[in-house]
Amino acid sequence: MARTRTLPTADELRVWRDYIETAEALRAAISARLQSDSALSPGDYAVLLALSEAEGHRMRSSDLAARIHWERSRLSHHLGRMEKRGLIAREECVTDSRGAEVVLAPAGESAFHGATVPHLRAVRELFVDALTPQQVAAAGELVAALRAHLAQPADRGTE
Amino acid sequence: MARTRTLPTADELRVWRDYIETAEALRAAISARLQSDSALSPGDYAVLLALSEAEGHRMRSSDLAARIHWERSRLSHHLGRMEKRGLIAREECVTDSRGAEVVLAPAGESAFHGATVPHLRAVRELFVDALTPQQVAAAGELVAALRAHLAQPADRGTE
DNA sequence: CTCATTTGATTGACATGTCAATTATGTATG
DNA sequence: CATACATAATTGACATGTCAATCAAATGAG
Repeated sequence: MARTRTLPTADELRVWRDYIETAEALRAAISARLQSDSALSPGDYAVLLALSEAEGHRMRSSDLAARIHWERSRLSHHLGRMEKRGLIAREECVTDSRGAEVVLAPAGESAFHGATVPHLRAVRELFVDALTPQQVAAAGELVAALRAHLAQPADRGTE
Repeated sequence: MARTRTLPTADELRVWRDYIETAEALRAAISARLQSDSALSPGDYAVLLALSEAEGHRMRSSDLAARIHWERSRLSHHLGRMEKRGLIAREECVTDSRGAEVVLAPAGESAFHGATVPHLRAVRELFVDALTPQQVAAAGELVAALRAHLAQPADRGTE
């Protein structure tokens, strides 16, 4: 029953496009700042942040992937590039010979420390400063709603 | 003078990360639907949409790039791939021999027509349906504020 | 007209992301 | 133990994105 609901209105569609385009523009702007301030990509930063917060500055590859919401293959490729630059190192895992442990290398640690304050400043300037405190709170609720909806088993066809 | 303002609070930072991650997750979900429904990528869709709305289904390459907010080099590469698939064609420009005109090819038109309803449905299911009408309106204001702030000459250092 | 500069567009090199194998190891079951 | 299956991670092929040349045609100053 419940026939297919209507398609988005023109207004809804405009909000959707603005939403996606703005997020994309913000991502690009933050990424450019990070790059020029510290020669790190957003991906590098995410990996280094997770490792910095990890017990002993090391983490199982799969756990790291889950932590930053990446596919394992994507992480593998990225770690390969980061390893070549000396930012991280990979070690065999003692408890599971299939596994790998990713370890924060000294160069990675110092790059991350140099990047963090400029990065946080960029987030403040480009995101927080653009909004009133009420809007920041509203944004939090908004993304929570979107995320909750996304997490549901996408009901295609049987609604 | 106005000394450097404080860095984002933990709450603000969490909202920022959720915002970016959610936008990214949504983009991926919409992209997956588009791909499986129509074998078009979001990039393909953006190009085809712009051409469909254009006078005579054709557009100068630079105008197209501006319309969809892409760098020209990115567009060049993408058009090359789309041309190989027969979705668009490139013709020389009569008024400016340097220029190129991008033309919607029949295959591109039919692919676009097949994609648009499923795509709009996906936008409704994944975005609009997740929010109350009030939240959609709030989202519109939010991105407008972010966008307006982004458009300002990024005041680095001299604030 | 001529030469330097700007503009429209493409190209090549490379970073990043996705998907479908592949490899090797762990686990469970008869 | 032996076979089947699941799991951890990597790999290769390819699509996409960015950046810095490159190239040719238009423009503009002398």
